[in-house]
Amino acid sequence: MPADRSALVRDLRCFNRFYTGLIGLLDETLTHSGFTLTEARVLFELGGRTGRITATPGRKAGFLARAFQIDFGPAASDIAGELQLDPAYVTRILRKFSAVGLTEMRTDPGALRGRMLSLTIRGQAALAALQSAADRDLTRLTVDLGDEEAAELSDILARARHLLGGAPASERRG
Amino acid sequence: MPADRSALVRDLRCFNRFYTGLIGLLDETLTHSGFTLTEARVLFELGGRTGRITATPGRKAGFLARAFQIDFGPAASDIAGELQLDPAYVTRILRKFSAVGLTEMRTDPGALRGRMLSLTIRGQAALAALQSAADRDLTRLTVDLGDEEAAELSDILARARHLLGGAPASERRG
DNA sequence: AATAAATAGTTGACTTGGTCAAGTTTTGCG
DNA sequence: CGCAAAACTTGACCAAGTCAACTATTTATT
Repeated sequence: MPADRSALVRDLRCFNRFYTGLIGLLDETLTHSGFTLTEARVLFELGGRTGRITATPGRKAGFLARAFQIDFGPAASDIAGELQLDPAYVTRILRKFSAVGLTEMRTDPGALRGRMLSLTIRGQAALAALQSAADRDLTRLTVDLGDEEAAELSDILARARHLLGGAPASERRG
Repeated sequence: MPADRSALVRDLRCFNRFYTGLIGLLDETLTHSGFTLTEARVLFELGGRTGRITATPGRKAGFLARAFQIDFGPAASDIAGELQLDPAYVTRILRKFSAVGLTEMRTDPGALRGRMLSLTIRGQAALAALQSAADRDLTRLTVDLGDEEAAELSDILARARHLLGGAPASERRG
């Protein structure tokens, strides 16, 4: 018989309410950047993934990429999968990005198959701007904290994430 | 000169990503209830507020309510204000609720001015159902935790909320 | 009590983020 | 090659949310 978790549930719900509001606040600045929340997320994903060396087996990797275990940037489907988005929607977003010159597709026929996405310089700049805006918000949110409190908060968050099943204890933060 | 918070910001962002996903998961069940997220929130607000004795001065309280310091349930504008919603949208939601018999307006001319909202029995039932669904989710989320871990999580969350400026240290949890 | 000023509520028209279903293209492989 | 599967695209569509203009209700003023 499972233990009584009603107190925890209550606290969780309370935290939820609080954090939802917080996220809303944070998102606000993001939205003011001219990107949709989803677009922003796609941009992040695009940026965070370009040029990794972590080819995921089973995915749509060509012989070259597979042979060398290299990921030449995410395919649209990767993003859709990761972010739980409708492929159709992703297509449109990517199209929009491409239209304003934020992304480009590797179509070099000699080197690889097409369809791998990467940020252009402009795209990287946009991402950086977005990131720094987000950073500014988060910094302001925690500016009143002392060093110890800051450290405590970091620990707490990691711990909470872990307890909530978000990360196997060992996973790197970031 | 403010201390370097980059590590904290990174961790915060990481937690953010995680928790956004979590909320999304939780919201899912809520959405499957036939209510919009916003509708659900309105319902919660409606339920949490009915029959308080905390008339807010400056609000649209009639002479009776003001005289007796009684709040006969929120007005539409209260909800709109609290939840940061467009009045027009609130109107529609309330209308919908009213149409399916979840809410009623006190229009007893003898007793009070109209326009005060309250849940019908059915409304209360719907709210209860919603709440228990949410509870179930949260419970399942934490079912693997031992008693100590559960207690720890409660503490952690409260502490995090406090550190993030969510609650003046003394505020009770719940 | 009459009326002006303010606030609350309502309406319709509209925008837009996002979904669905039905194609078309690419890719992987025998 | 040629076929099956997966990825991508398209257009039609939907519903949540916004805007602006209007009506009704309350409160204040005299």
